[in-house]
Amino acid sequence: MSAYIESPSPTHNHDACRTKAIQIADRICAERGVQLTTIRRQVLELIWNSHKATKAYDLLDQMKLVQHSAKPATVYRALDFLLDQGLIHRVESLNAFIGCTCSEQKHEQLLLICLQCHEVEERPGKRVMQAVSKELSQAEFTPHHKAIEIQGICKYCTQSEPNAM
Amino acid sequence: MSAYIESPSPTHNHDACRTKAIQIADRICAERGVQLTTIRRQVLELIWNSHKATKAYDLLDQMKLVQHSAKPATVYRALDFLLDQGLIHRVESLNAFIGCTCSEQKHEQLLLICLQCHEVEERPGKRVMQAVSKELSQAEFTPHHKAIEIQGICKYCTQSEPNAM
DNA sequence: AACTGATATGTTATATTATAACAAATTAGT
DNA sequence: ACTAATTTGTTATAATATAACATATCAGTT
Ligand SMILES: [Zn+2]
Ligand SMILES: [Zn+2]
Ligand SMILES: [Zn+2]
Ligand SMILES: [Zn+2]
Repeated sequence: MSAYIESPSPTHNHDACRTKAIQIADRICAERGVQLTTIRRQVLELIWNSHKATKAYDLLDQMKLVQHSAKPATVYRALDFLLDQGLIHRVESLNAFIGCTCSEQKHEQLLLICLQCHEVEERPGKRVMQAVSKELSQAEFTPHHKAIEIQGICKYCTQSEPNAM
Repeated sequence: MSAYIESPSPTHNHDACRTKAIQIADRICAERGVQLTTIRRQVLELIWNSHKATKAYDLLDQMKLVQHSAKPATVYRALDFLLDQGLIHRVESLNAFIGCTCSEQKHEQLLLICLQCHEVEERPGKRVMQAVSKELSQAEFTPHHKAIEIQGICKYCTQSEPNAM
């Protein structure tokens, strides 16, 4: 376990990554006495197919393949559940969703969104959050929810890009 | 001129506020040799009717009152122009738009969005931005665009709320 | 096992947000 | 006046999201 979360490298073992995420979700839901139903689980698995943010209607298209009756509400209700349980995050600037690895505790995060490979890295960004808290108390503002999203080019794309284009 | 931007108080002279914003926009566009056409100006004025974030289709409804031919594209094109010129900001978490007072220079900002009165305060948040920059260089991430949006309760609503609800 | 209330899903319809594509009009510079 | 570039008009449609109500399933109790 490193000091801070690594961005998912292009060569990491993502099968293990996804499997672990689902296992954690199973455990969390059991502990909380909430139901990770088949539909909710399927949506979570689809989201975890990559570290790219997934759009609701892309999820719907994929759901339809295994669940002919799937409708927008099917997906959006599953997403609401997963959001409530902190198992996924909504990427506001993309209208899309990513899986969360640190669902155990309530937390805040920075999202680094790569414009090249479209992967999204979630980072706790403790220092940033401290600075935000300071700013908010100066402003006498009581926070309920924070969305901190940075779009740009990730380290792997920076390394491999010079020749591209 | 205070050290940091004041959140727009419920009692501030907003007519002056809006007038000044439009004047600045006029000047900026003139300097840059871009056209603040009637439509674009109208959209900007409508956005500046308050410090609440305004939705594109609310703008459209209002535009239709004075410009019968207004269509979605009418509004979205004006919004694109105003965004390009930095005269407005998009609030990602609301799919809505607010006027910007510091359009002269390219800048980054925190948006404090009040869930009670729906006003949006823009703050430079220098310390926050410094912390973000540090975090990004740690992550070896090259930023192109930053969206930092905090939803919560503003100071005026905190003061007046205790009796409400 | 049947009953019951709560939770989850099915289904239809519609609301909201945003863009594409092409034609016509206007503007700025010559 | 001519021309190229920019802006606007117009139609159509794509993409994102929610409302409302019926039905089904689940968990706990009798
Ligand atoms: Zn992975
Ligand atoms: Zn997370
Ligand atoms: Zn004002
Ligand atoms: Zn601004």
